This record gives sequence, structure tokens and C-alpha cells, in this order.
Amino acid sequence: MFLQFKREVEHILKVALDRASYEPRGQSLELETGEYADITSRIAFALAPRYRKPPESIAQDILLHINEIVARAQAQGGRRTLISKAAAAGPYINFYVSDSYLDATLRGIIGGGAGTVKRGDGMRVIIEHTSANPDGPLHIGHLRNAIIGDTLARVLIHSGYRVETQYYVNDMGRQVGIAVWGASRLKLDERKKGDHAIAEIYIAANRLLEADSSPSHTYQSEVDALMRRYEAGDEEVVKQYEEVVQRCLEGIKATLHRLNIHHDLFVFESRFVRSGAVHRIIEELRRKGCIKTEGSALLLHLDGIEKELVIQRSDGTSLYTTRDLAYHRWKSERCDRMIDIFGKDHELVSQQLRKALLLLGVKPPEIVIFGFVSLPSGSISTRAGRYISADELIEQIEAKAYEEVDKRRRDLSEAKKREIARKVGIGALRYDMVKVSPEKHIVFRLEDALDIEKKGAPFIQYAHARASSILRAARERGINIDFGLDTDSMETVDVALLRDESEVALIKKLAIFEYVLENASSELKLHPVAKYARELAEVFNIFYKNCPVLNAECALREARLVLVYCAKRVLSEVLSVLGIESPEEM
RNA sequence: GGGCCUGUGGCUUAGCCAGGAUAAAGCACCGGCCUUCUAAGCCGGGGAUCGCGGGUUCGAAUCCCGCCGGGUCCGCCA
Repeated sequence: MFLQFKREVEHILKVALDRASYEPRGQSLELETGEYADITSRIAFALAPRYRKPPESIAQDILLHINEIVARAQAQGGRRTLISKAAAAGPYINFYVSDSYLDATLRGIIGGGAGTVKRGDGMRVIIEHTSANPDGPLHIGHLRNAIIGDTLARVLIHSGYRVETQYYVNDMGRQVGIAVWGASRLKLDERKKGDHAIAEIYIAANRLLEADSSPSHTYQSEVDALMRRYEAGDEEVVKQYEEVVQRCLEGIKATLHRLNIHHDLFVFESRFVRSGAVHRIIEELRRKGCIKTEGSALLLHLDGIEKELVIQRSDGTSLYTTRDLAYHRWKSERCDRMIDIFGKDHELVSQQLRKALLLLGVKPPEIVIFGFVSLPSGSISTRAGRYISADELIEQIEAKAYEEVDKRRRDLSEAKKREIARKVGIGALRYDMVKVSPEKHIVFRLEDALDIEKKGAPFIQYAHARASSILRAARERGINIDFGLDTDSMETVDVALLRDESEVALIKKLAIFEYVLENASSELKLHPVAKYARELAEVFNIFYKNCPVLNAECALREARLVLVYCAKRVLSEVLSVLGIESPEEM
């Protein structure tokens, strides 16, 4: 309901400015939400220098007209205004919501859901995320990528976009080449989860390569040969590769599945080489005259970037960046918006990618860059075996969550406790990853992650469990609470009874969910969503403390049950946007 | 050396792009609240020269310049 209120404020403000003969240059009405009012406009500040008047007096001028418009709208009754009043506080013009705003918020949630913004309007988006090399298990760095990407996908789906998530599989890189080479001469541990088994071989293979002191670098050339044969499509080698890559990917998929993350499509980069797409890109660039040769290698000069970008090796084989160009062109033909999630180390590469795509006449992707995740002992390295695998982390965090559940709920069955621990543990992990700005560099401390944060996901899930428990108890007493299924039952409920301070605060918080989502989908920022979820839980907990539901007298009890129902619904909706499950009890 | 990111209470952060009402939260710390729907909760308290120095402005955590600290990238790797 907030977006409608905001539109109304914008409209009235524009009319009032016009009548007061002020012209807001540019379109900004300087609206903001804050602690002082439901919406505040700072337009008077912006107008002051131009009209050579103190902002306070400008605010008064505008306010006069606003009051007139609001009063007329209120008198007309019919379609009631969502604004109750406007007031000036010095230079600020404050707008406050009306009772019908509060009531309409609840009816809106019962009728259709709180956060269904139609902004996306069916536009197709492809989000590429995770895309870890299939040479070992995911570690916490990949996790940040995967969780940001998946959450972004959920935000956009909720905002009305048609989203496809893709995992770009780098099956032609040296890393995978080394893993495949390793698999051909070392014994693979069949009992281990696929990704961990491959990592073992990958690490061992790297050791062999490092230790190879033969003057001809025998091992190195074996790997090179393998890579050339793969690029050429040598059947036997392709089979070898497939075995290694698939085994690893199965393990990775299993890990992602535990985090409620899935990809719609896995795209192998090798397809772009074999289909000739990479070749066509190179030819196109050559025709455009942007290519330089150095020996038999091909280099591409990009404006503003000093270094030339190598797009083909001297031996004629392709490089990551070139394959990525082909991949992005392919993607761009299949969607309206392309979003990539990259770590900071890919920043330069992504700029090169962007410029090269523009050269080819392809619309470049929107790129979300996230900062590094390092360990207290230093940076993560799969090759050196210096990483905390995602599996290990999930295992530990679930065990820790189990301890917490067990401490509080001795009464529950073992299976129930396990289930709650899983939801709480995964929730804590996901919340942790999206609650800070992506560009922030984070040092991952396992102890901190295990110290399940009080005001993180479990806090929000707890509020949901409390709401659920009230509704459960109501149902047990034979009270009808299926407001959503049975909208008629709403007719008899007087939601106007909900005017306690903490009730109003809760309703207002419910109303801005759509606004939070809209911002998230346009800015591609997630931490405000995490913050909103926490605040919603907070106002619910205050309501819970101050307003007894089941013991309230009849009509008020009905109204409060509606509010609890709505709160539970939005809590579970925002948690689902964050990819976090909503336990019925905990 | 050059590019990009970052520096806000003891710790972790929000606010910075589009400058404005007493700098906002969480953790930790101190004190209070379970005879009413789960205390993973609620209420209260202390604690910040917003890295440093200049500048622009009626007004700067926010914009500009310089410096300092931390990170990262600059491969015929991905």
C-alpha cells in the first residue's frame, strides 16, 4: 500500500507546487522516509536559493495548498485518500498516512499478498551466479556469490520478472585440465562426495606438476596436450572430461541444494568453441580491425584499458575471455536483462568483457561485484587446499543450531529438532551473507558464523514461529482463521479496532514491504531487504508483547488475529525472498 | 607504479551515488521484566573528535583536493 501512498503524495505535492507557483526543476521531489513522518519532502531546501526565500516560508506556502487539496479529497469521501494530514516542521513537509491506508494494507495482504510488485512486467532476466570451476567443492567465497545470486533471483521473481539462473561451467580452463590429467593417473576415492574426491586429485596433481623438475616439463606438456585434444573435440578426451566435470558438479549441486539454491541451466563453455561461436567472434573483431597479432597470438585493444586483451593463444586455442564473449552474446539474445555476479578479482575482466561486447554491438550485462571472503589465515586457495568447504561449514552450523534447539525444546521429537536446526542453521548462514553491502571485504571466522546471531535469521524465524503458534492455538479453539481462503470472513472483522501504537507500527511496517522489494530489484541491493526483515520481526515482537491476542475480547481478538495472519504471511514472504525457510515452531 | 574498493562507539555494520531535523543498528557490557498466545523475547542505560588535513556550502559522515592505513587487480590463468 505504501507505493500507492507515495504516488498520492507525489501527485498532491506536484499540484500544490504548481498552485503556489513553484517549479521543481528536475523531477525530484526530495522525498524520503524517516522517523519523523511516513513521508517527508525536503523540496523547500531545493527551491530556497532559486526563489530567494527562506525554506521555512516556502514550506508554509506549499503546505497551504496541500491542506486544501487533502481537505477536499477527504470531504469527497468516495475514494478515500491515504493521506491523513500534512504538516510543516520548519523547512520539512511531513505527510502522514490515514486510517484507510492502514485498513487497506491488511485487506491488500489478505487479498493478494504484500510484495507482489509488477515492476518487472514479465521481462526476462538471466542471472549468472556461482559458476565455480569444477575442480573441487564450493568454499565460503563461492557461497557468497551463490547466496547473493540466488537471493537476487528471488527478489526479481517476486518483482514480476521471468528469471532464469545459469551456472557457467568453465570446463576448458587449465584448472579442469589439471584435474582431468590427475584423474587419469591417480586413484579417485569412490566413497567420497564427487566434488571432494575431485579436489583431492586436483590438489595432488598440482603437487606433481610443481615437483616436476624434468627439463622438458613432461607433466605440463601432458596437460597442454589434453587441453588441445579437448578443444578439438577428441572423443576419448571428451569422455574423460565429462566424467570428471559431472562428478564434481553433482557434488556442487548437492551442496547448493542444501542451501535452497538451484540453477535452471548449466551452460558449458566448451559448447561455444565447438559451435564455432568463438571463432565467429574472433572473425568479427578481425573484420572490425581491432585485432593485432603478436607472434601467432591475437590481441584486442580496448579503449581506456592499457593492456591488450589476448583473445587467442599462439597455439590457436581459445581463452576464457573470448569464450565468455560468446556466452554473453548467446545470453543477450535470450533475455531483456543480463545480470552477472562476480567477485572483486574479476573486476578488470568484467570491464574488458563490457567493452568488448560493446564493440560487438552486444548490450553488456549488469554486474554485481562482491568483495573478497578471506580466512583469518589469509586468502582462500583451492589449489593449496586452504579453504573451508561449504559442506563442512553447513555441517558445523547445523550441529550448532541443533544444540540451540535442543537446549530450548527438549519436548520435541528428534526428527522435529533436526528439521528446525536445519532451517535455523541454513537461515543464519544465508542471512549472514546478504546483510552487509556486497563490496565489503569480509574475513570469515567460523566461530562468528557459528555464534548464531541473535538478531539475524533466527530472530526473524522466531517471530514467524510465534505468529504461527498464535494462529495454531486459535484454530484449536475452533476459531476460523482462514482469512486468505475465505475473504468473506473478513467482512465481519473490524480492522479499524487496531489502533494501539504497536499495532499501527506493525501495519505500517507490513505496508512498506513492496517498497523495499521495489528498491531491491531496481538497485540490485539486498542488505536493505535483510534489514527490513529484521525490523519487521522487531515490530512484531513488540506487538506480541503489548497486545494479547487470544485473551482479547471478541471483536478485538478477531481483528488481532487478522493482523497476526498478515504478519505471518509477510514474514514468511520476506524470508522466502531471502531463501530462508519459515518454521511453524522453534 | 597505475586502476578499483575500503576506513563510522570495544567488535561487526547502515547511512555516502541524488549534502539538510539530535550520526542509525546489531554484538559485547550494565540494570529491570516469565501467575496471560514459545524469554531465540521485551524495556531501560553507558559508550563515536564519522582515518587525518584542507576546500566548496547557509549547512559535510555524505561533494572536491591532498595525505595515511587495509584490501584487490594489472598472465598467451580462469
